[in-house]
Amino acid sequence: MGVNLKELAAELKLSPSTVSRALNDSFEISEATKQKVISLAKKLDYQPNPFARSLRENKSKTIAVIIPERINSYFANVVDGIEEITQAHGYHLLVYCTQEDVEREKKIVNLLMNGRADAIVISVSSQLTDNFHLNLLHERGFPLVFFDRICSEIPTTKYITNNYESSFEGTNHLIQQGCKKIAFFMLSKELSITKERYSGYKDALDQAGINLDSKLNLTFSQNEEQNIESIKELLISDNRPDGILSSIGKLALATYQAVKRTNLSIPRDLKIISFFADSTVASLLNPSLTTITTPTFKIGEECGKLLIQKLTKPKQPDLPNQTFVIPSKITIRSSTIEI
Amino acid sequence: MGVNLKELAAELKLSPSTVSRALNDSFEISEATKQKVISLAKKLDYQPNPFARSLRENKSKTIAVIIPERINSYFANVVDGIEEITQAHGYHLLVYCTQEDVEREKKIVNLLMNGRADAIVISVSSQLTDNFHLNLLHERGFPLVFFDRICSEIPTTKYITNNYESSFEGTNHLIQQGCKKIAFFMLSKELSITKERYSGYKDALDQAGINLDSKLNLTFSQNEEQNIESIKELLISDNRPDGILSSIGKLALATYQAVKRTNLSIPRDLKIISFFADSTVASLLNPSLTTITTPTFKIGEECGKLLIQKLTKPKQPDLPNQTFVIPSKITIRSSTIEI
DNA sequence: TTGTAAGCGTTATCAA
DNA sequence: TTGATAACGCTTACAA
Repeated sequence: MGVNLKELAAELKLSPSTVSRALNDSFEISEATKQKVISLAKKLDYQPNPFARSLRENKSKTIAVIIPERINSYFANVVDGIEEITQAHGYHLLVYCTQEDVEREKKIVNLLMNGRADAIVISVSSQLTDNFHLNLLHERGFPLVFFDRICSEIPTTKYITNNYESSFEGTNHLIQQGCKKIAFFMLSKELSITKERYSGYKDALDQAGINLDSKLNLTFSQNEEQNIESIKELLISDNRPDGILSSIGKLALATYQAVKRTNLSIPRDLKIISFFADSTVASLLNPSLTTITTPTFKIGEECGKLLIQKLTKPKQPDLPNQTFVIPSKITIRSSTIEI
Repeated sequence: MGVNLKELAAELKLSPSTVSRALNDSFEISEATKQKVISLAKKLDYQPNPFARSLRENKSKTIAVIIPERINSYFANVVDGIEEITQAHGYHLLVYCTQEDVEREKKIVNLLMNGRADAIVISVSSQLTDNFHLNLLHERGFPLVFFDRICSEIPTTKYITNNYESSFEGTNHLIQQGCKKIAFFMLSKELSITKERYSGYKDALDQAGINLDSKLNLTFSQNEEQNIESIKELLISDNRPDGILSSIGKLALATYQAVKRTNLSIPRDLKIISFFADSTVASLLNPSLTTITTPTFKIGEECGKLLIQKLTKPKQPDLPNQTFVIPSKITIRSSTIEI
């Protein structure tokens, strides 16, 4: 495409190594030649070949991000946060979406074993059961950072929100609003976030002396319509809950759609609180939705900063086995408040 | 990280070139050695170095996607569609988000001049005024595909929806519902989609004999709160519209928020139709929003297919200067229907 | 301060 | 059918 180092050097009647050093601002090169080199490079619009450089230096200046869903403000926001930091440092982002499919996730991770990226940031698929592929990656010394949906057994850095506490508080809020039969909606029992959020829910019920009814703990699929129907079935059953804690945003939307298919009304017959990323949408729903929102952009930024630190400074230690907790915020809206 | 070709060859007591050919299934290699090579490669988990290969072959197996916003179902869906196709062919996606900032867009495009990606798929920033950077790229023979927000002057392949017709029909729908003062909301006058959608709007008014009031044609910024306030000002002014055609989804949400700050009600005092990607959200808004939705995933798939064709088949011609139109669908909901 | 040469891991040409 | 060698474009010892 453009001009390369050799041609640039020929034009300048200098050796490629001198030109390389000049462009990399080496102290061995005189100011005069540096200027000459830089000005011609600019004039000819010289762009170093990234692959030659990567091959030579054994690093790609690229970070891979693996998320379960793209049409999801939560993940989209985190990626925005990561890019905000990494772009400023000249890093590129390979973004992969698994569509919640473990096989796809494994394939992607395997493809990344070859050094195409210098690090991976991942929030795992809801269908994940074993973490062999990620373990292997980590054991080989590959920089790996988790956020949100983590693998707790893998000793590396993780960014999560205070799932337990948020869920505990959210459940408590429902209890305070008079709910006696509180359902818990989740995507998969295996997810780290599910476990933590479930614990918070359970402990809040315990503390209030409410018996946990396992028939009110529902696991959902990737099929939207099917989810809506399941919820509707629950809502018209004898065992109808009067409160719902949804651990995933889209299950709250599914609930709203299910309610529309019944004679019930929120918050009169049913109160609902949900982990939810998009507060504009939450506030415009009818009724507006009480949410638990995580500072996702911040999480992305933190991931980005950590990785830039690790990848750009020489002789960095392994990423610490540490879990950073960035607290969520509960915003009470009409879906849990009796009018 | 893992083993490389030379080591694999040494282990097999073969030359690197033989091993390379065996792995690439060359017809010159005997079945016997092919099997030996492949089995050891699998056993040692050999992964070819992508940079060595890219350097040698002068292609990256990577496609760059540039979008204005990540937290936007429209763009997220298109990227999903692209990935659906390209991933199956072993291509990787570098995804860049400009946050509607032209300078950022230019920087990104310039970074991609060096061959890091084999092609670019882009929907331009709303603030774009000159397309020098994209023109340069195209003139250098770099494969470039536009979708949605295109640069019509650059002779390459574009994927859009039937903006004019959708907008015309949408406006007509408002007129049929009795609207006499119809506003048009946009992000920037420069965008291709704005121009086309505006034309459709204008012609529909003309046809109905309604005078276009330019005070009802509003351009908005990136500042959410400011947008809401502008809309509110309009709504409480003497020149209040009774219908709105919003050319951008988030301006419809801003309108809903603005309405909440007034005594007005949709659809009684104000009817609204909007280009909008997320039909779940549209149906759950209060009142549910009449939308014009584009098959975005399909657009992504088409982009992907075209590029795979171009990049994987030998001796492909330049991408044709052709605009593919994938029609949108109007879904009438409560925001435009008097109860 | 600058130049020479080797090497990163592949693949392709030519020779055996 | 296989092997030796050069080349892709860059950086970095080592020499000058």
